[in-house]
Amino acid sequence: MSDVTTSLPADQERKAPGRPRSARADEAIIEAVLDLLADGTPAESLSIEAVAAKAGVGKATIYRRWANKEGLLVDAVASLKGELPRLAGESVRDDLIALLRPVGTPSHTRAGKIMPCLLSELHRSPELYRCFQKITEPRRELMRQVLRRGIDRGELRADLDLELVLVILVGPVVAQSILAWPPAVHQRNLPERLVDAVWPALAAPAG
Amino acid sequence: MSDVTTSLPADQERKAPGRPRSARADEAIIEAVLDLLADGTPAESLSIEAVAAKAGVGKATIYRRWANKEGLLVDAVASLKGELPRLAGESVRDDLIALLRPVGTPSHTRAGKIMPCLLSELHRSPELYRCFQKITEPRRELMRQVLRRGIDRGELRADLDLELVLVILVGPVVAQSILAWPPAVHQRNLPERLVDAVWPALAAPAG
Amino acid sequence: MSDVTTSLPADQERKAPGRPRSARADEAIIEAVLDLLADGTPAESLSIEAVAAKAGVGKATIYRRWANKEGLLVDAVASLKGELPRLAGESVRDDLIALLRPVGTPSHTRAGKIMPCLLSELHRSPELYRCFQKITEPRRELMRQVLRRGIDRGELRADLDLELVLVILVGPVVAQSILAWPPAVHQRNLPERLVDAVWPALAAPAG
Amino acid sequence: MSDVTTSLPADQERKAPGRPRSARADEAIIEAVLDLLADGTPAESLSIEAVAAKAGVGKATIYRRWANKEGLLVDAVASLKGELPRLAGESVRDDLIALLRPVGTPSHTRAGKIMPCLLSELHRSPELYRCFQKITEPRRELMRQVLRRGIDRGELRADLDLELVLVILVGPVVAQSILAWPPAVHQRNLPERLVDAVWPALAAPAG
DNA sequence: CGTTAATCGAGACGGTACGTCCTGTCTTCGG
DNA sequence: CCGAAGACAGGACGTACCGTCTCGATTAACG
Repeated sequence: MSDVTTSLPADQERKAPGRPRSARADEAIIEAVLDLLADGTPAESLSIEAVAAKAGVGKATIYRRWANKEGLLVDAVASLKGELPRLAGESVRDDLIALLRPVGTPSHTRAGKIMPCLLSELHRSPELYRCFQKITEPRRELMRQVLRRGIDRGELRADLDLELVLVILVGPVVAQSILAWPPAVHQRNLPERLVDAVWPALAAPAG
Repeated sequence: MSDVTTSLPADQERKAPGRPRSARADEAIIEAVLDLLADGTPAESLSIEAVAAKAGVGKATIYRRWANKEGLLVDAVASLKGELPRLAGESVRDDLIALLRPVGTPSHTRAGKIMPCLLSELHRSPELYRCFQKITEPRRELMRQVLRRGIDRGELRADLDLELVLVILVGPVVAQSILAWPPAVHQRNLPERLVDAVWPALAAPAG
Repeated sequence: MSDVTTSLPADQERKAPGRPRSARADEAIIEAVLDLLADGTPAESLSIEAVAAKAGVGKATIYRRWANKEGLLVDAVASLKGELPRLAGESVRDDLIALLRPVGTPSHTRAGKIMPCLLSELHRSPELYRCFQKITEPRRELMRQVLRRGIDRGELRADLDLELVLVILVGPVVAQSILAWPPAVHQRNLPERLVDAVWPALAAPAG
Repeated sequence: MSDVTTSLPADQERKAPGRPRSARADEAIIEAVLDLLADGTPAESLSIEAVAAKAGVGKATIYRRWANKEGLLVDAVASLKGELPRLAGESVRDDLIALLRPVGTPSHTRAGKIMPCLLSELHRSPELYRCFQKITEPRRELMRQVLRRGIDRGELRADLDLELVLVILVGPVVAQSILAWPPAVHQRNLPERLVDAVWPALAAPAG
């Protein structure tokens, strides 16, 4: 949470005096941010004034909740939930490819359009970075499980450094989505080719 | 070229009438941009007014040359020349590590400080992207040569897809510089660990 | 009023939503304009930026109230109140001279310094002209009263066209303040000589 | 003359070396100024750049001849010659009215359109003021001759202060052209009414 | 007859002010 | 006390002129 106002005390539900904050406003603001991002507004030039106008909300209502644009972005992004792909669970190779694919191929969902343009903002904001990590963690965890399963089955080397493998697999796909132009057009089948190419480094020695 | 005024016809050197544009101003502007970037100004919030002030130049002198901030950035970046590392040439492994290291560890040179914060802008601008590719091409070419040498010597597999290998090696390092926080602190020895980890996928089968 | 925003309906005092405009800002702006004018800034080259700086106000705060420099000038001038001279009331001739004198001899009051340099702007702006007329009307009205008193007493012709007489008396003094150089230096005693010279045209026939 | 370059030595006609200044440029510049003024450009906001463009001349060619806008205006105005009205010479009253009329009623000639809007600039510039006086002097002199003739014929008082009479007659007409809005619409027959009204102050005592 | 030197047009130069827009804060009202 | 509405001081935007300068090309008179 990057709310400006400190949270309520844990033990007792103290009711704040005066008019309670409108949940409708919260939603409307977050929705407005996501819509603007999805419409192509470059995250950095997202203007609070535009958000307020689109949400039908006063600017102060935004500043009362978030101290800066970063915080607003964080909470907006946090509300995105990327669904995880269903894994067949039969082949380690296929599961890895399935997990890598959506990272490299921007879907037509709103989340799919927003995430890539956030990559650019990560290095500016530890908050946003942590938030991004949190959102993508389930996908990474899933990948770890797939790898551990491969090790258990004897398909993969037992001495793999899982975190390093994640970097090796995810890194090229992420980098490609930044370094390629137009974004993510080259190498649509990159995940497949990537997994196959590094496979000898992952696979347990035959015999 | 991102000049506003269209170029001269190729066959004949027609001299434009009026006072020619000042080369000193060109330099001063580019230098000002680079200095501001190196001083930590986040590339997107680089203000033309600040550039003009730092360069000791009228705003119009900038707008006369570049139609927008992107063009100015492109030409500023284009003037950066990253020196290539000297390669020992003895070990393919060591050469690859040497080539990867400066990408991941921002040097104290101005170019070293500027390049990473440009990664964020690449996906917004095809021009800037092309410019970035052009600048980094020599380093990629060097890496290709190292790989080819390894193949010739029999150290590396003969059927390697060089471009794919570049993606596999460079991708994780670039991604790390974007996804890690604080930037490039984790994994200082990433290049070394990376090359060693994927080595089995590159090396020619023994015997 | 030369406000940009249209006025409220007459019958009902509808309160505008949002923060009301600051009266302090109004004052500060007007004061700044008058100070700058009195300091010798030639009314035409009065820069909004300078006004804003002197008033300690954002430029937008000025543009929110006035659409152009003319309107601002009008309202600034409108805030000037020229005090009327005390008339002895004994002699028509002396009273007329007293009323004409301050027009021709710029006093050291702020209003006295500002008014003459506005004459030049009048022919450009109907608004400013009307405003000027309104400010000077009390003095003209006083002059009419003096003339009527003279007629009633039998000192002046009964068939005088009062408005024409005003033009005859005020015109030369005003014209002199424009056409003479340095301004208003020639003919310091012009009002006296003027009244005496045209007196035969005003006075009732003897006997 | 308000030329920037100092004049030639008195005794000998030394010819300056180099290319002589183009008379065509002189004319074109003055013409451009007059055209712009006649087209309604408010004398103060007359931009040198516009003059240069309209005259088909480089800006430096203007600045080489005149140090400032005032000088340029002066020379432009100096090139205007107001033709004097033909006087019937029979009646002093009619001649005075004829001499006053064109001052108050802007003609459709270029000079007629330009002169009134210069009145506003006079108090800013001694040069321009002197130039204006010089141009209008012939008309004033003519008026003096008419008055002297009236005196000689016994129609007018012998003790008239001619200069004061000029002020009394011309002042109201000039003032009206500045203070009235729209300019010079009120009081089209002001000259006639004016002369008739002050006539008792001018006329020689009957008998 | 070629040199010399000030002119010409054009237009770039460092600046200043323009009028607009957005920022983050504040101040009013009605709910 | 929160809601919207919107004014506040500040500051960057991109444009238009300012008055100066620097080009290559003219255009005389001088040597």
